[in-house]
Amino acid sequence: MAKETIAGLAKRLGISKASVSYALNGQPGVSDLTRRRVLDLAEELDWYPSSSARALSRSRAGAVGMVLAADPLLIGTEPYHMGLLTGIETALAAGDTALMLRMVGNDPVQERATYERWAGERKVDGVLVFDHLLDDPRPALLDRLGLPFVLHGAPETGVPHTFSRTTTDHAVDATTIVDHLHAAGHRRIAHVSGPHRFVHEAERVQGVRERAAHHGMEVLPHEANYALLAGQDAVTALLRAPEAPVTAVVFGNDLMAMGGLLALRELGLRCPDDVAIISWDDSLHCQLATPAVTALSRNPGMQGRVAAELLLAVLDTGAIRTESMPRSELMVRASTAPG
Amino acid sequence: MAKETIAGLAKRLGISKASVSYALNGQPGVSDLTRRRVLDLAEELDWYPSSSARALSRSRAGAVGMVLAADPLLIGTEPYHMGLLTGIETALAAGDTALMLRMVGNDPVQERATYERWAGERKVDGVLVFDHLLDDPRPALLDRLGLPFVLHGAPETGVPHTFSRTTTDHAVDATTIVDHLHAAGHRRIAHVSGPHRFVHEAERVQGVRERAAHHGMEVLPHEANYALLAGQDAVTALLRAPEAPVTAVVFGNDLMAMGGLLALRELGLRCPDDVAIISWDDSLHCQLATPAVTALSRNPGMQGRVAAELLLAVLDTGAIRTESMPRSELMVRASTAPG
DNA sequence: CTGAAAGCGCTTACAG
DNA sequence: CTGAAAGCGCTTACAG
Repeated sequence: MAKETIAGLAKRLGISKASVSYALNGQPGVSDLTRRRVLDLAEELDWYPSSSARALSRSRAGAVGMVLAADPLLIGTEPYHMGLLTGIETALAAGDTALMLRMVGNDPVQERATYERWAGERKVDGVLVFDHLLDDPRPALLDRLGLPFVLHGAPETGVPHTFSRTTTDHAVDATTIVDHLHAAGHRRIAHVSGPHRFVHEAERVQGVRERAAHHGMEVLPHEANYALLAGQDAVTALLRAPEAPVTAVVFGNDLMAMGGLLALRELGLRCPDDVAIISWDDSLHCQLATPAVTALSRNPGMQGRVAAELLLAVLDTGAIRTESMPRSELMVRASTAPG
Repeated sequence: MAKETIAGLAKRLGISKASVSYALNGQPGVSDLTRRRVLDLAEELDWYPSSSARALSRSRAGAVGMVLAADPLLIGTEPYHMGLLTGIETALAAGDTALMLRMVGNDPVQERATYERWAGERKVDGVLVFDHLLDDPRPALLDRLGLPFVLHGAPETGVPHTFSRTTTDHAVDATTIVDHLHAAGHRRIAHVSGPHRFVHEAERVQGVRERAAHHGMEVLPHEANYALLAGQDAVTALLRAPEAPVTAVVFGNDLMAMGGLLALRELGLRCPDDVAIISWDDSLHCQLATPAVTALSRNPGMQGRVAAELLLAVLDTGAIRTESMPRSELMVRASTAPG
């Protein structure tokens, strides 16, 4: 069977292509009866308009893009990304928009090349961008390319918003975490963060420092890279240090927290009796660990949904908007239970 | 700046659109000099041909689709899917093909509706299909739709191959697992599998049964649904049973194995001393558990790559091909260490 | 409310 | 090797 086209439908019904098009797209310009006949026939033939023809004549791709630029090793093990992706896809499906996915290891150059190409080819109508960087070149690039975007997880601080974004108040999260540790009696803690080039990590570091200062607590910062091994090494280094050891460690993600737990075990230290630990990301790993690890649940699925819905709205209206993420929730578990 | 088009490039260079097109696509019909000038100008202008115009005139979308039809709860926690996705995307990127991703909960009807729509809209040139089912309606549907596909993870048994697929020899995997347990002295084991409507689960169940029979071992089969809780319930039910308890349990995935471990702990049974456990899927969960869980590593990244490359080849040649998956590897850990 | 026609931006026979 | 033209399958002013 040859592929049916809009011309074929028009001929079968004895009307013009224009009428078929109007009927299909809910446009005025056709009688209700005609519209019904068109829709019924399309249904009966299992026919859908060609997406490329439609994209070409409308100058809209009907798809948005997303570049996952993360270490392939991390991406498989960190459940955060899959949750985010699920939320995004759910929102896009509801908005009848396709998701184009590209994975490019941890390579900023390839990420930018992908945007240039997508923009040039008019392959997507907009993109979702992750992990705001210090001096992030991407907003300017995307503006120059004329490619609409939403930056997910930008800080809440008062930079003028020249682009659309979702924000998280990391100071609030830091307060939640530090207050919890303070209440449990900790006065000297370590903070094993992700790379400071991520704006959200810089904000977290500052948030932890300030809130700790507020309580008169001391903080040892330690920059790491989100890998299990990095968390392990950090704890080994921190607790070997000559100064008085810390009694609690905050980890920037669940993998590093797992690494930290392993390191404590190797060092012969008990958790939480000797050292308490807490993760800035919740996951099944935290729940299954022994002891189960207290974690800040950020609900990646919801975050993805909000970001995708914002992008759809931006594409629809052309407006620049900011959307705040829902508040995180601290899941208190054994790893910080009062000894 | 108005979007540049092929007509614009032609005018700038004083040649015809056809020459520009030939030059861009590496077709014969232009002098080397002309080709160089075209490519240089495109590079200089950061120009790429419109994907929708190209798709329309070539009648090829330049994209393949993938419907992830799994429980959203599982998908976030099971690392298998993300690994698969990474492998697929890597291969597609190398083949200059875009990936269209759709997630549809555990809903076969929505999955099929997505294929019908993609085929009708000519949105993708082919699809990757997962989890072969008993009496799977999808191959016939896709054939009827004229949508090329690769079925990933079909059984190796000698059904005539009327479509392209990647196969895994589950009998070999079953042998690996059962032999390992037999060597450790187990004579009565349980097999907590995923749903038997999945062909690969049916094959695994049969494989385990046959290999166990070969060794004169006894197997208690137990069908479950891949969830943590299912593994937990299965172990609780199995070890409460009046008959002589089993000394080892084989789980269909890592989550159920984790659930099983929790159940053992609740029952006051030691692993591996009282009951050994083994997972049919490896992951960080298995590595981090206490005790670490012996698991069959299936290398999802490699599987994804092979499947995607096969699909690209199928699209290219139109041939029907079968590709075998590389052999799985047993990661022996403490959960089956001889007591 | 309906029809004939131009246009979206490419590719590809076909003549020269 | 190059150019003029038709065609891919839609959408959308514009006349009637």
